[in-house]
Amino acid sequence: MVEAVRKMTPRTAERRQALRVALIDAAERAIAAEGLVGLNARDLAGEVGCALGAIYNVFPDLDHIVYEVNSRTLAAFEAVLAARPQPSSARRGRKEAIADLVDLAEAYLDFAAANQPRWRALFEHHQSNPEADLPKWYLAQQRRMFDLVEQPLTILRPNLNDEARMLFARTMFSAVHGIVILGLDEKLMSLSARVLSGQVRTLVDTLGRGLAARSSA
Amino acid sequence: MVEAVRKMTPRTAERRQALRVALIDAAERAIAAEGLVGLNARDLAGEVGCALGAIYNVFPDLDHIVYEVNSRTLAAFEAVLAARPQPSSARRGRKEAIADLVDLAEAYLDFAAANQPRWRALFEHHQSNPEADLPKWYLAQQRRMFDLVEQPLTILRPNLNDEARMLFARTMFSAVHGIVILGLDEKLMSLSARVLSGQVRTLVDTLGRGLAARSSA
DNA sequence: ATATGTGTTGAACTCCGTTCAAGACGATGT
DNA sequence: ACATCGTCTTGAACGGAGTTCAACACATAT
Repeated sequence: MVEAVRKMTPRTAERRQALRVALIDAAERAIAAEGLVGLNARDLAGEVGCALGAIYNVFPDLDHIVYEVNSRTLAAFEAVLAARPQPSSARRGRKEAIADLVDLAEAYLDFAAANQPRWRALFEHHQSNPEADLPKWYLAQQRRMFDLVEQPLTILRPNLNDEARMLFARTMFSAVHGIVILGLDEKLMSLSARVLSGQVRTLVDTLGRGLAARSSA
Repeated sequence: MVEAVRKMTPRTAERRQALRVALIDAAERAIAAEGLVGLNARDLAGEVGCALGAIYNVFPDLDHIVYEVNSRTLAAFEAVLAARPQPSSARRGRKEAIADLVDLAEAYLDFAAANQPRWRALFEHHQSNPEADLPKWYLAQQRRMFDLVEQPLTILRPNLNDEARMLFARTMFSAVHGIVILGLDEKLMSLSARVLSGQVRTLVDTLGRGLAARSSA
């Protein structure tokens, strides 16, 4: 597959596209149910009723199906974020900016908790060929998420230049991510959703206050 | 294996113990070189010069070898932390407490960066049987690491009760972990060690200031 | 020396992702 | 309608993984 545009009758192109979607659908269900380990070429083929080899007519390997599922997960998260009541464009103070950041972080936790296997797949998936780099649309989706964090930061630290602000946005994102991923792992701690939520709130709120203290110093 | 204490001549017990150690050694080398994917039963047996099945005389499965390697990694990190110049028990202010936390976080980053595959194995390893819970000595090692974070926190927020302080220590740990693990992944960002170090410093310093702001409010 | 039961062995089993020779199929010319 | 030909699809087969277990080797006690 990924062959240079060859003569392919519209009929077959249609079938292949339908197979692509069916495979991604089935993979999404498998991952949602059992995580990455629940994804398996033979079961996938059985689920969509195609031949084992047919998968490889449409995707170069299973990794690329995981990318597609992960993309859907990110898109679903973006949709949730977009559906939130947006902070009005009116003048807003630091207090509101901190509240925005806390809300953002809680939305992150909530989504991760509500979609655990899908969410973990985002970070557990390591491509088998480390040379190949990530699809561009994948990176673009990630970037859009950071943008949402940067907006409240502009209010908290208006004098920060773009690069520093972006870096701090990533820092905050990573920090929240750390709490969420370790919390869901129950690897370093087994905590209820309520306690996790408290952790995230405390972290972001404390960071917000620290930022304010910095900028006024 | 794990059979109830049976008649086993001292000679054989000795051989088995030597095999155990040799296997852990070889597994550690494999993981250090190529990460978890570099661990492989047949290569392991070849490396230590034992039969393939001999591994399963001494460990129930490969997962348990990974646990042993991970334990060594944690022990090595503990040793690094213990070797640092200890904060004197003399009266110390908030400034010093924040500096302690920053140092701790940087030690975390440094060790993770210097031992990437070993470190990632700590968090990538998901036991194949999700029912079985983690070995107790494993959890004890993790707990000792949190204790180190709690000490400076006692200075920053003396009025916090034990539970709240422990929780915040875990929160800080997780936040730093998030930056380190995503940074090493180069999944959400590909950053140099210098930038990563800056991120960790900023995070912990900002958290420290935020804590101070809270306690005085 | 022989017998006895424990310890060790590696071929074999199952399951995995991936490939590719063989066959099925669809478009086209007559 | 039929034959032709190039493309697409198929699933048995391949190589490599973790794990098992019947067969064998061995140490010990008699």
